[in-house]
Amino acid sequence: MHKTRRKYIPKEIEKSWPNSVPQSGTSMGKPNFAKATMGKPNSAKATMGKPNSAKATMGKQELRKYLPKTIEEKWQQIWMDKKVYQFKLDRTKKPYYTLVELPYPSGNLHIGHWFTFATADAHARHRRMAGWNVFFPNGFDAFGLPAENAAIKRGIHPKDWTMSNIETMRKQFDSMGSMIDWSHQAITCLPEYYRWNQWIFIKMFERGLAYRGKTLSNWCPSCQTVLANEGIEDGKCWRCGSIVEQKEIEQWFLKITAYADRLVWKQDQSSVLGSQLSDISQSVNQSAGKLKTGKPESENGQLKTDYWNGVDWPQSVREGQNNWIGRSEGLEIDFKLEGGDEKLTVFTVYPETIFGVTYMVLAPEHLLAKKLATKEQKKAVDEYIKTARNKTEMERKTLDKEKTGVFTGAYCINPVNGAKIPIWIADYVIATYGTGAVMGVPGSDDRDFAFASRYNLAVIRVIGNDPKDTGEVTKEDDVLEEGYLVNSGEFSGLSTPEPAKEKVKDYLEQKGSGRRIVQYHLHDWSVSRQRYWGTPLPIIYCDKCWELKTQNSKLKSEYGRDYTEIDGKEHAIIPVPLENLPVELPYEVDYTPKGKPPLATAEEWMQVTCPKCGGKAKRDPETLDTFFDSSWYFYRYLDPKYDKEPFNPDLASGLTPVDIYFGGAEHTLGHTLYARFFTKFFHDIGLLEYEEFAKKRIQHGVILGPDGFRMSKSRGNVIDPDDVVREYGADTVRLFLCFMMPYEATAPWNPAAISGIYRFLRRIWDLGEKVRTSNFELRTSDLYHMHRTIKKVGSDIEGIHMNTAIATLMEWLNYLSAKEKISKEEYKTMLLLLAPFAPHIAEELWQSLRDLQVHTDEKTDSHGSEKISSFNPRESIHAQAWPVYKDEYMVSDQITIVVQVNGRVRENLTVASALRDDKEALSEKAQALENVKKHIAGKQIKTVVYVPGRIINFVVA
RNA sequence: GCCGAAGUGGCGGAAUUGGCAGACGCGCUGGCUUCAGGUGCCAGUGAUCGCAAGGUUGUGGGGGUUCGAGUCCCCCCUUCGGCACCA
Repeated sequence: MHKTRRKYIPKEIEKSWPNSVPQSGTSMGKPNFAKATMGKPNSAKATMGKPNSAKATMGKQELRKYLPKTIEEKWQQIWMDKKVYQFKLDRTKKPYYTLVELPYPSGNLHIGHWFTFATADAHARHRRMAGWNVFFPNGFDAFGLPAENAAIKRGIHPKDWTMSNIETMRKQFDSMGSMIDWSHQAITCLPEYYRWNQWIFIKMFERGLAYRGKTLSNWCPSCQTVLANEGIEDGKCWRCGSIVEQKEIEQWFLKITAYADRLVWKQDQSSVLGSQLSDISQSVNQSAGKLKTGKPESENGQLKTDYWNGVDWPQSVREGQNNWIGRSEGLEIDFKLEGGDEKLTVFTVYPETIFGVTYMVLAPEHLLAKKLATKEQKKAVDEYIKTARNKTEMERKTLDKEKTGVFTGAYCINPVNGAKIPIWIADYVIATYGTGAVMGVPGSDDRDFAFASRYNLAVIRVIGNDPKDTGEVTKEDDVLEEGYLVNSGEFSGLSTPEPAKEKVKDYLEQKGSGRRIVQYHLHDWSVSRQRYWGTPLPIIYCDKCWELKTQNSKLKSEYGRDYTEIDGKEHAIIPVPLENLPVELPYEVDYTPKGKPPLATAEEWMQVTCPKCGGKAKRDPETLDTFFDSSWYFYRYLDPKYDKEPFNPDLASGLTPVDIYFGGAEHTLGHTLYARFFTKFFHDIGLLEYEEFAKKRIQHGVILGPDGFRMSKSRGNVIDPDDVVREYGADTVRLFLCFMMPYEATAPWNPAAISGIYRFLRRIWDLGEKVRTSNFELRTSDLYHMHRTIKKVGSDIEGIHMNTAIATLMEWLNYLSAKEKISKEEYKTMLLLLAPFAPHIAEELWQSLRDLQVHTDEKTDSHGSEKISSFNPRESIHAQAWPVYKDEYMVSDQITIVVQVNGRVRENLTVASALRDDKEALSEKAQALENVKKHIAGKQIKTVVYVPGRIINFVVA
C-alpha cells in the first residue's frame, strides 16, 4: 500500500450516504491503537475473519476497507430510489422472463430462499447485462392453512398475520440486493388477485371442467379438510402429520383427466434443430428485438436435441409426471357371465395372455360383486366386502402383503376358447382404475401367481422361453412375462410382446369382445377445502331454481349443469355472474375448526340473492385449494392490476412463456403439473397461443441443517440467513450459496468454507491497489486468461453452474494477484463478471473506479451525497454490457502436448502452437525426451497415436 | 417391486463429454510477518515406496471394449429422492 490516503473516519463516510447504518461493535468512534491490519478483528477468536463483527479501528487505518454492511445498505437504497431494476417494456429488446416459485409468507426468509434466489438473481443479472430485457417479478402465495393455524394458535387474524409476514419478508428480500422488480408483485390473498381465481373457476365450470362429485376422499381429522393425494406423505397429512382418514364427501373437482393425454411429455422431433444461438453473451446484438419463439435457446453452442413438448425440462420431472399420469394403452375385454347375457368387462395391457386366464377378480366395490355371489357363497362374500370397506386405503396398500380374496361362486366364459372361469373378489384390485375388474393370469404375472397359489387356482403356461416351452409353472421363478406364446391356440409361437399383442388385440376387436382403450392413473383434482383462509368458491346454491329446472325442461340449458343436496334438498348450482366478482372473503369469521367450513358460520355472508331467479339462495362455504392460486400467478405478474381478464393477453404474448423457471423438486407432481394444465386451459379459451408455460425448468436441491437433517424448528437446526448476513454481508452469503454446491445438490449447511468467499471478495477489493490508470499493453497470457474467464463464466451462468463460474473467477484472481500491476480493463472486467453474484461490492468498486477515471490525481474518496442524487441508473454496473470475449485471444502461442507410452503419461512437451499438427516433428521431439526414451528403450514402437494439440502416445511392445 | 439421480482426497466439489484425475474453496503442514494469538502473504498437501531423481497405485466392487476409461458396455453393492398391488 503505497498510496497516500485520506484517514479512515467512519462517521464522515456514513454521514455522506443516506441510510447507512453504523457498524456493529462497541468501539465505534474510539481510537484503537492496535496496529491496523487488513485482517481486522481485534481480539476474540470467535470473530476471526468475520467482517461485520469487527470493531472499527481508527488510527493508521487504510482508507478503503471492505465493510459490507455499509456499502450494501447504501446501494440497496440507491438502486431502489433510482429504480435501477424496474422493468420497462421495450420492443427493441428481447424480453426474458425469469421466474422463481413464489414464496409462502411463513414469516421469515430462510436459507433455502436465499439459495434459490441467489442463483436465479445471478442468472437474471447476467442475462440483463447480456442485453436481454429481463422481467424478474415476485409475489406471495398468501392463502393457506399455516396462516389459519397460526391465527388460531395466537389469536391473530390470518390476514393480519400474512400481511405482516409479507412486509417482513419483503425487507429481507431487499437485504439480498436482488434485482426483483416488486412493482409487479402479486399477493394471492387479495381480492384483486383471487377475483381471477373465481373467474377461472367459473370458466372451467362453464366448460364442464369444474364439477361437483362425491368420492371417498382423504380427510385430515386435525386440519378438518380434504387433502389431495399429493398432500399425503406416508399416510399422514403433509402439514400437521395426522393420520389421514377416508371419508365420503361431496366436493369440487377439476377435470384434469380431460387433459391427461396433452399433459403427457412426448419427445419433440420438430425442434431437434433448435435455435441457432451459439452463446448468449455473444449473440446479444443479433437476437435483440426478435420475438419469442417458444423454443429454448441452446447452451454453450451445442444444439439440444432433447426437447419434449417443445421445451427443456428435466428428465426427472418429465418421467415423474408421465408415471403419475400413468397412461397405458390396453384392451377392454368382455367375458360373458355363465348362464346369462350379462358380461364382465376387464381392462388389461396384456391381452396376449388371454389363453392363460384361470380366474377373474373384482374389486370389493365393483357393482357386480354382491350380485354375482351364489347362495352358498353369499355369506362369505358379504363378510369379505364388509371387512374390506372398513380397511382404510393405507391398510389395504401397506398391510396387505398377503393377498386375500373370496370366491363368488359364479363363472364367466373366456371368449377365445370358451373356458369356464371362476370369479373372485379381492381387495388388491382397485375399484377406480380400469373397470375395477382384472383377469388373473397366474402363468405370466407374479401377483396373480401368488394369488392363485394361495387359493389353489389353476395355472396355465402361456408364455415360454421358446415356442416349445410348455413346462408347467410351479413356482414363482417359472413365471415369464415375455418370450413366446404357448398353449394359445392359433397364436402359439408368436413372440411377445410383439407381434403377439397386436395380433390378439386385432382378433378380439374383430370378434367384438374387445376394444382398444387408453387408461390413466391420474385422478381428477379435488379443489375444495373446508377452510377459511382461501378463495371463496364463486358458486350459489338455489333450491328454487332446481325446482324450476326440473319442472320446465326448456329452461334446462340456462342453469348449471348439475345440482347438489343441502340438508336433504336439491339445489341448482349457479355460478356467480362474472360482473359480481369478486366474492370477497369476509373478514369477521369464526375460523376455529368445527367440522364444517368456517364460512358456513358466517350466516349473513351465506345468504345471497339468486342471480337467476332472484330468490333466496346460499353461497358455497368452501374455499379453493391454494394450488389453484399458484397455477397461474406468473401470468398475473405481467400486470397485477389488470381488470378485464386474469391477465393481459397482449403482455402475455410479448413476455411469456416464462423463459426459465426455478423451483423445488417437491413440486414435480403437484404445482408444475397443475400450472401446465391451467396453461392448456387458457390456450383452449383463447387467452394463450402456446401450451407449455415455461421453456426451461431448473430444480434446486435442499440445504439441510448442519446435522444433515431437513431444517425444522422442532429439531432446532434452522439456519437464519439474517444472522449469516449480519456477520459477512449479503454479497458473501450470495456468493457462498452459489459456490457451495451445484444447484441441484442436496447437502448440509456447512459454513466452514464461507471465510474463503469473504477472503475472495476482500482480495478483489484490495486488487484495486494494483490498477494502473494509464493503460498498458496486455501480454498474450493476460489476454488469454481474461478472455477465457469471460467465456467460461458466461457459459457457466447460462448452464446454472454457478459454483464453477465462481471457481473460474477465483482462478483468474489468483493469476491477477500474482502480477505486479493490472490494467484497468482487467479490473473492470473482473468487476463486471463479479456483478451478477456480488452486486453491492461490484457496484461500489465500479463507481470508485469511475471516479478514479475522472479525477486521476484526486487523493480523496470522492463519493459525496451530491453524487448520489445525481446518480444515473445507466451508470450502474448492473446496466453495463457483459464483456465480450474473443476467440483469437484464447489461442496461446505455446501448446503443451502430453507424451504417453502405452497410455501412461511420461512427459510434457511444450512446443510452438504452429507445430500442433505436425505428427512427425512432434514424434521425433518426444522420443528425444529422456523420460520417454527410458520407457521405449529396447522395445519396438508399434503405433503412434496422435491427437492434434493434445496427446502423442507411443504404443510399444 | 418400479422409476429417477448419484457414489471421486480429511470435507464441499471440478474434469472442455474417451485424452495429464482431484480445478476452485475449506481444512491440514511448513515458512515469512507478529511481543503474542489471529489476520495477511509464500510454499506444500490422494495413497504408497524412496534421501532424492523417480516409481507404483488410485474415481463403490468385479468383468469387458480401447493406444488410452471417472467418462462407454455387462453384472453386482450402497445412498438419496419419487411412486408403490395401475392389471
